[in-house]
Amino acid sequence: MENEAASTKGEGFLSRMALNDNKAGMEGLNRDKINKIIMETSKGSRFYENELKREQQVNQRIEKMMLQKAQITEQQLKKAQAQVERMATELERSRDLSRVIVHVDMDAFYAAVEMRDCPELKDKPMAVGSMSMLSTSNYHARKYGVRAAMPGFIAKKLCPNLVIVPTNFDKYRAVSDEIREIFADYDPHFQPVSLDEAYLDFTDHLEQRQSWPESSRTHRFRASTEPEVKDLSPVLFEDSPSSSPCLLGSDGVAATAGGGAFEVFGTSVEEAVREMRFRIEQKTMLTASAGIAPNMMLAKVCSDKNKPNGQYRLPPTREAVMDFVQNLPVRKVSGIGKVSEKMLNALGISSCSHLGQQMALLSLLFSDTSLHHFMQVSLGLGSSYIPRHEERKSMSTERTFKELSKVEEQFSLCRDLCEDLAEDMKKEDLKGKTVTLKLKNVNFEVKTRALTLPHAVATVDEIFAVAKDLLKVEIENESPQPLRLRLMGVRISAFVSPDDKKPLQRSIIGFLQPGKTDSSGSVQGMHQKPEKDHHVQTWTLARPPLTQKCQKQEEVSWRSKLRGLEGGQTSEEPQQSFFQRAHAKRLQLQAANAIPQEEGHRENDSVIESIGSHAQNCVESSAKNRKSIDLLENDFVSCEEAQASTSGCGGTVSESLTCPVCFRQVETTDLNVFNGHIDQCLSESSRKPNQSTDPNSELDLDSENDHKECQVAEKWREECEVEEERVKNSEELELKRIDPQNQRSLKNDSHQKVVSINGDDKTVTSQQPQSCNGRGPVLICPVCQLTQDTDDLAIFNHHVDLCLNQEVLHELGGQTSCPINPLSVTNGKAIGECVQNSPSSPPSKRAKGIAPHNTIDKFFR
DNA sequence: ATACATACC
DNA sequence: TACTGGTATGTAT
Repeated sequence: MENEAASTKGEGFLSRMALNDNKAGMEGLNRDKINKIIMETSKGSRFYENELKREQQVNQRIEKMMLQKAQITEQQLKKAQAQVERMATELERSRDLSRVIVHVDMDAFYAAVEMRDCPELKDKPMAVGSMSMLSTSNYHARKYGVRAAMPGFIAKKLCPNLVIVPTNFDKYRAVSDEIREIFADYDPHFQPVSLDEAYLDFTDHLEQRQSWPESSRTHRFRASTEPEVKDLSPVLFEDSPSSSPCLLGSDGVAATAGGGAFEVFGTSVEEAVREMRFRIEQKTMLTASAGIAPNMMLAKVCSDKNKPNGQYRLPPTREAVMDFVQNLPVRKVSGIGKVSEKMLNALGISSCSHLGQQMALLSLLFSDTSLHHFMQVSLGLGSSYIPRHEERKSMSTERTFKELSKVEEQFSLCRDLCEDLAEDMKKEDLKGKTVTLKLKNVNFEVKTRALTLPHAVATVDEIFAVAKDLLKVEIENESPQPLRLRLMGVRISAFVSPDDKKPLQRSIIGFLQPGKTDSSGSVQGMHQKPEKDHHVQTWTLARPPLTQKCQKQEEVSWRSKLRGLEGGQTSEEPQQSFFQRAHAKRLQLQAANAIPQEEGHRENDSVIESIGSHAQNCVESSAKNRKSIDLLENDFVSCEEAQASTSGCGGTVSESLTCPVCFRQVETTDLNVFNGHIDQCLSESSRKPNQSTDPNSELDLDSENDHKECQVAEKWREECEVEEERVKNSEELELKRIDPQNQRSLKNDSHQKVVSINGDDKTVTSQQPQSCNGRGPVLICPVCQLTQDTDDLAIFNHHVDLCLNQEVLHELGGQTSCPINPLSVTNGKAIGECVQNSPSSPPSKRAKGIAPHNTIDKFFR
């Protein structure tokens, strides 16, 4: 549609500026009229000019894509079609309709809060924000085209009577806390998206709810105020239904008793969700909408469907899901925004059914990641398990202001930002290695400049030392012109965890006592039943480590393999684990002990490099931090594999494999067959995946989910790979995979890699990690590989920590323990130069913190 | 690793 | 007069 408009109105029309009527409450507006006003108000502004530029960039991207499309041959398309179909089949197998996922979203949240607290506003079009920017508008205002992310002054043009209320975040946060308390009753692990929005997994609640007495499902109407509050309640959506039970659900009952009205809610999903919304409304006088579906992606779309103050349930059947998805506009899907929509539109794709029909084409035009997403969407797939809240990856602060061109003021501002940032970081006890400066000039052109330090920083001075240099370079690059800034921001990322939180123990237990259930991300932990005699693990196929990274790697690799473009050698790093490499390195170093330092240093460098590259895949490399523990887990998996591959055969391939789920022997050496068996087992055992895990664990649900995804991706990739290579290599393939000598050939098969550490089978075999003698586990250090004469995990962990440091990091030479800090050198120099460049501010000899604000020398002490 | 773009609320 | 701020992630180099 927007394309249509673009072509009818010519160059001047910006699809990026036009009204986004995606939002609830904005159906059937007079878009043309609204867009005309928006354009008239915007035209000629710097903002507009910049949008024009960006739109042209997008258009170019589209042109490029169309060119690419034009060169696609029938052949290619056909082949792609086949591949895409196979992928779809595999994804289809991952479909999980067993969970009940709910997405809750408060209606016009900020606006609703303000209306609640100021009844005058109730019948007026209003929005929260400022003349510069609105956060939210009420439904009344939406009829005029006034919506979130619109500047207030434009909104005023659209609706001159619009009342704009400034934001009051503290208030919203308080309300948010209230609703989150309610969320927690239905899913203690709910995932907040923002102050007003969250995903909940209702599955467990519903199971319990079935046996709840009515009294537990009875909720009172707001006690205090008049009995009819429900009608006075907050948000005035003239024509919207009330959540209050005018129409009762099948098993809902309304009643009035002495103390006031109350309502009994039934045991169905819909009743449970209605109850939750009811409680929210009674508690906050604000309404919420909800979507109920078998996965997050669908739940999110569903919550929008009957907004405001409504809910929608998508039944958990494949048929219902597919029907639902067919007519779904792609833009409704979270993750497909303005630009993606436009690109898809250019290919004639506007609904998800088109998406499904055009997958072959898309597979030739988009990245693996996008493709995977599109494919999932078109099949109505998404996460059935709500991932645990991930650790923060960055923290930033930025500010917009009136043009700022004076150097001193720019530095001053930069320092202020650093102060704010450092303060925020302190609250969370964070330290990060990468500092990024963001600048936006008065023409709305954005620039970011980053520098990664060898060590993590946290204090104002440390951050500012970097930010100031980055800023200085930009100022110099522009000189003699000044930087004319309208925004500056500072971000810090690449966090290292402040040592010693020790999530170590559970992981170690999980791996050293494979007989015990563990809630860590390991497959063993996930799916093992607590039997006792399964420790003879002839399990050759390791399942993937259960992280999102895993999924990503899989996705990246599958297609290049499919296309056979790279002879099985992708650009990925070899999938040796940190431990494998560290261990190999250690042996090398031992062997080369006599070699003079130079050589040693070179070695060390390469270790650092490889650790670094591994960190890219596995997030962090610091031997002491939490992430390295994950590596450690992976490595234990590796060890077990190695053990499996060698113990059963002594050089020969075993004829059967032991299923890690049911622990039965599977009479095959065909990995596909074996995988098929495991999948079967998994799907049976995952009916109640959570049962055997630590209730406090954070590592369960999402792991399961990731695992599934990995599993699918792995199988898919593997299948194709096997298919393509089989022709050439026939039988050899399977043999290769479990032949330690050919470990290299497994480079990209991280999850099938048969690991013999450094080819030394004995080392590995000797590492029988469990002793099911009822006396607790024998603990073997994964680094030095020596049995530890203790069953105290704290002591053991301490030993491992020491080993890690000594054996791995220390061996790397001074580098890690005493890093050179190029920045401090640079700083010294930079300071001198800058002072020279600023004759107005002589070198300061003041002590830290005494320099007055707004003088440039303050920054160069 | 860096820069820039897209997306979400 | 006036077009945000915070975080994550994808894409390209």
